[in-house]
Amino acid sequence: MQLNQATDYAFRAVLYLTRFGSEEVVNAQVIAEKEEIPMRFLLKIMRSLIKAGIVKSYRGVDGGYSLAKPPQDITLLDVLEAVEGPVKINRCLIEPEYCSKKWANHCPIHQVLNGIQSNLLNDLASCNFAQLTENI
Amino acid sequence: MQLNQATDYAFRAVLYLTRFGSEEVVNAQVIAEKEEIPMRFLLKIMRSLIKAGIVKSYRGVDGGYSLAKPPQDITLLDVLEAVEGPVKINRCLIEPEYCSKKWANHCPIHQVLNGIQSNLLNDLASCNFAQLTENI
DNA sequence: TTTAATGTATACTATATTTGTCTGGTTTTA
DNA sequence: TAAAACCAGACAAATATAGTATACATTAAA
Repeated sequence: MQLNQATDYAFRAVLYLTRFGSEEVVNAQVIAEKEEIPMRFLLKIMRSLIKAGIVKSYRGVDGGYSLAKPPQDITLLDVLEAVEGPVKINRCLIEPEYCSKKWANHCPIHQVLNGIQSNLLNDLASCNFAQLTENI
Repeated sequence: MQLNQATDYAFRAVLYLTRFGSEEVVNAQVIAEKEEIPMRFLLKIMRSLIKAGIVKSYRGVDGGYSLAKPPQDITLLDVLEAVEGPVKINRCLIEPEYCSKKWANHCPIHQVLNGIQSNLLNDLASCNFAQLTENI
């Protein structure tokens, strides 16, 4: 029931990029040093964020990264799902075959967890990176 | 960001016991078969639930388990924490030294995650096993 | 009082996941 | 063309998960 380290790094990397304009490019080494993220691991994480359309990358000399859209359009949920894939606090919520009882939607636990997960997703989706930078 | 299998099994085991009176003892094999939980694994999980005061055990012939308190006093959170330990959606929320930036409470991400976690704990704590059995 | 049916305790193991690293590219600018 | 960046995928170590095994303790009933 825990976010993984990669997600935590991703939050910080995106938050860092938020400080710069969408046109300003920051290279991986700077992000890695400032946010204390292992460089190679950061590169890998960034690729997930690119695939999700959260950041853009620029290759070659003076290359680096910048946000692919305004920070108010990037939520914690966006970043989380980019790194970890879809949230499912219980496997059965997405893969009913994993409930060995095959109760699927009739299972009362399933139903409650479903509601709890909805709230969680809602909370994560209602926090964007423009808000986050307001009170740094 | 996922409950583990043991927790899922624990939910089902407690839900199963809820069907029986507090004085009625159900043995592990019955629970394991009915809820399709690997027997030995169930025994291990039950010990966590015992330590947390959620179930009682009876040894010897005709031994087994029963709830240690009324189902309305057992929440999803109780069971979850009995099995997995305290919830921390991000390590930094409990162990600040894990934030390599040492921002601790000044970190805006930390603050937001803290709020999200509070909501989650609240949701988990507001669902008890008496409610869960109402609509089986 | 012995025996069988239980749970207890702890160590062990296999697998999956996490958290990276490594090697060898490709792209871009000067 | 050379250097500075990122890309892609394989690899690897550490940790966590999901169970299993062995030996033991307790209890009820014959």
